[in-house]
Amino acid sequence: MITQDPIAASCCLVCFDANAAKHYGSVCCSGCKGFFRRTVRFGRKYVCHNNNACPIKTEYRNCCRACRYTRCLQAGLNPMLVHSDRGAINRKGEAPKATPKAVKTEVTDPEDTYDHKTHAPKGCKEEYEEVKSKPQTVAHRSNYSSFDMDTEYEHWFALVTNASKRLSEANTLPLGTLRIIPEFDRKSVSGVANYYVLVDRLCDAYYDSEASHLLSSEAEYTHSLEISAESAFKKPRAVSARTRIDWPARFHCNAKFMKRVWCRIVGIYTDWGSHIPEVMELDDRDRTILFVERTVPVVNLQVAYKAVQFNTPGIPMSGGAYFPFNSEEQKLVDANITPYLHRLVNFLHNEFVIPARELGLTEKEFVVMKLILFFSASSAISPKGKEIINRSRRFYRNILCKTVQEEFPHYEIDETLQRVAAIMDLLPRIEQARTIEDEDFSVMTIFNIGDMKGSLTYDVHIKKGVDIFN
Amino acid sequence: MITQDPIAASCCLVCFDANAAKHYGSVCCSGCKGFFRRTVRFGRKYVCHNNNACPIKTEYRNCCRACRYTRCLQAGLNPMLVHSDRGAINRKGEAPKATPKAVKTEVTDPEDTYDHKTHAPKGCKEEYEEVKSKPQTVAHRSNYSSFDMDTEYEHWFALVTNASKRLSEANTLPLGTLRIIPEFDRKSVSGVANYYVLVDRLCDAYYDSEASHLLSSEAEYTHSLEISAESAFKKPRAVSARTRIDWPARFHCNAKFMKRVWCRIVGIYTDWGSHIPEVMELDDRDRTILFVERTVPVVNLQVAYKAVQFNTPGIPMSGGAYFPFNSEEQKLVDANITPYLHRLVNFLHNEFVIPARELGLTEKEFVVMKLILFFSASSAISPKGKEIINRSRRFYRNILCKTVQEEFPHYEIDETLQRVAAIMDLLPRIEQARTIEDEDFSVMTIFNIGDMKGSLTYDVHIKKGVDIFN
DNA sequence: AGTGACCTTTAAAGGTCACT
DNA sequence: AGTGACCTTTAAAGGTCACT
Repeated sequence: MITQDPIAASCCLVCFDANAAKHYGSVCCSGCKGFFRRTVRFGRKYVCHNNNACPIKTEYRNCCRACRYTRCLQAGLNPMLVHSDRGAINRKGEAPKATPKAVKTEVTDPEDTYDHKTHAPKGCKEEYEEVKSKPQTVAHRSNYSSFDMDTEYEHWFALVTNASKRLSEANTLPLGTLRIIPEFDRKSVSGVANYYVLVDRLCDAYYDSEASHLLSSEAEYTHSLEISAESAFKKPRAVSARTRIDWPARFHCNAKFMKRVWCRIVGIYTDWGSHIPEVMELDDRDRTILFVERTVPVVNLQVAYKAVQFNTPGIPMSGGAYFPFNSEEQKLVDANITPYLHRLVNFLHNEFVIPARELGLTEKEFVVMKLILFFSASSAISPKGKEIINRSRRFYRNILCKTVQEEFPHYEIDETLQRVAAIMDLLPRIEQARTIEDEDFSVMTIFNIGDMKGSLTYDVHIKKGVDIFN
Repeated sequence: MITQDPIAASCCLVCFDANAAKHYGSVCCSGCKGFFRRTVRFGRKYVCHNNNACPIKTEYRNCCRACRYTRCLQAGLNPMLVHSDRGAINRKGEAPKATPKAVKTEVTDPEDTYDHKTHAPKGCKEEYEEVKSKPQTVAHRSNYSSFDMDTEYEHWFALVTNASKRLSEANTLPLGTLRIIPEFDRKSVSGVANYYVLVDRLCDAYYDSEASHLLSSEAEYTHSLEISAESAFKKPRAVSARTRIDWPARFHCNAKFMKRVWCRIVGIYTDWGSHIPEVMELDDRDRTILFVERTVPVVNLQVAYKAVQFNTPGIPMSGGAYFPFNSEEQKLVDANITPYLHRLVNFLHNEFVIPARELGLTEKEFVVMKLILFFSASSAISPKGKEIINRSRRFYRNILCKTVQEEFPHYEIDETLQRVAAIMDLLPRIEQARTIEDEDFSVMTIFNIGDMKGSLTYDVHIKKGVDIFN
């Protein structure tokens, strides 16, 4: 995979054990590694008797296997990377697709299977604080002429730590409430960037529905487009159940999948957005407008980056489906949707995927870039909201500059400047792609192609956040 | 472009050699693997002398290294996956190989293939010799993107000096033929930036008609919208006589002025474009498509910058007319055009004028920024044209980085980075403004509001360069 | 000096078995 | 039976050197 390890110095992201290494696409200790492999391999399913709220710490990580497994997924451990067995090695082009089977075996009585030792939680012993971390210190330069970064860090951190509480009260966006993201440096670029790397991994790994959003029946996979924009971004489950997102590309998208992938991707977009602390500063109306208005650009950036990350032969559309880049291959795709997707896909390929591959765009750079793209004030936003949005955009722009410096410390200043400019130069293309997508998706929405007719697609692709409250 | 599933592919995706395996995120043979690693590791630059069009096949994959490397990138080989040397262990104590700056790669003639005129690299720095601290991992250099600026300067200068001659022969774009722009440094950032500052000043100052494009009669001020896009950008005088442009804002625009200011501004846009040497590299068709497609963004950037430059109370529309920013003042404007201009003007005010004023955007920064905005390849452009456009965009992006460094030599690196990012961050807003303008100007075009109906407005605002030849 | 068939090393999989 | 410290295997890096 493309990522150089962004969190190499950190402890086990599941249980905070200090002896952690890279496993299954994330960082964990050998205990959690073995536990995760066995669980996936043997298809075990666990039930928590404590409301799925057991704290998982090194000393008592074995208290609850249900919660431990949930945390593994939340930490970004990827079941796809657990191979079924050694024999699956491909000799001649055979892909070793270790498809994670639906985990159905129930361990109905966990009390019998494991002797729960009484672990007295010793409060918050910060043993994992002693992780050997590189003496490589982040330079805190507070002498910006225009922007007080120290104040901004402080503000951002306060927002992050308050966000989950507020979300919890609202009881609408649970992903933010789970406090899954481990501690990070309070005032550092890598603290901010790592936070969003983890947010992305969490959103990708998390699922609470065993259904497949492509293949399950309507009854099994609950989703809908007939919902107001306001409700949709407050209660994303109404738009789409949280099925496995499954980005890697394996087969062509077709008309039957369109509505389903659209719903699922908007769902994951909402989950991502619920982790951005500045969003909580906005009032309800501004928040909804911003979410609606930025759906198309952010989602396009997301899927285009997944094509870079997984080196797929087309734009991945979740659930294993994709729309190919190759024009010959495009002729094989369902002719009902090709006219509405090929312009967008070709544009994203030429204007984002190819340059981003050449650039070697890193995961950290991507997550920060996504935030810059997101924070864009339309005319419908209130003056106060515009202020928050502009401040946030500037904050993440500065984080991007520093992320590039940290990721490429050996660069000459010229190289650093060029890289920052090259990354920023990807953003206008995403806005251009938006015009293409809106043109084509409006037609799908109006004529119900791919079952795309719905008030939510109407708000996103036609009204674009302008008059959604009228 | 090779877009097959790399896992399924059996042969080298670069040269089609049968012995291929997974390397650097794609599939290639050991030869291409080694070639790719050496190229990335040592930061080699190649120049193709065959128009970047050499076919790469197994038997003659060594014919052109420039094209071979391009194909490596196209096949999806990822430079990020080329790591550093293994701890820089030297068994023989041999001095590290000097890094060649640019390797001229030659040609299709196989006899020339290995005839390297080995000029001793004069300014060759032995940076890699000094391994300061052994245990510290030496981060790899990803030179994939460092751009050979020397070659680019040379190329650009040759184009500039040739351009006026060619323009003169065609006798269509006289501004470029007057040789008004004085000599400039051949190989310097300020040479390039100064050239474009002078181009802008020339275009603003030049006039060959004593008429006023707002107040003269139809007979005095010759202009027309009934002209094909192809002719319009070849013979701008047919669109608008070169009256005094007169940017400073003195009175409100009204419906009677709309067609006239539109024509005049498109005229000055064409004059500006005729000075860009890379445009002359494009074939006729690509040039026309590019001009049509980029009219709206470039013109919006232009008028928004004029508001910054002259600190006007609205967007200046030439001839002394403007559309105000202030919402109360907007109520005083001709109600026939306000609905089609206020959204655009408000957006440009908030998203460009205010931030650019805060930033203190300089004239040099602006002229270079305009070039980055201009060079954007749509799907209708030929592959060769796309290459020219992408190369130019990268060139001017680098010029922007250096311009900021030269304009603000006292800046800390952090400040320089932030400024470059902030300037680049204005570009997405111009693309967003485009959507607004096209929506509103289409309506004016179709319903002939402000006398805007015409084949040229139709091509620019509705067809947008996509099907202008049909 | 550059190439590429062939070899060595490493990161991250899979597997084992004394322990609970 | 499950755990996890420790071990083995493998895919894909890096490195070498006869050859042009």
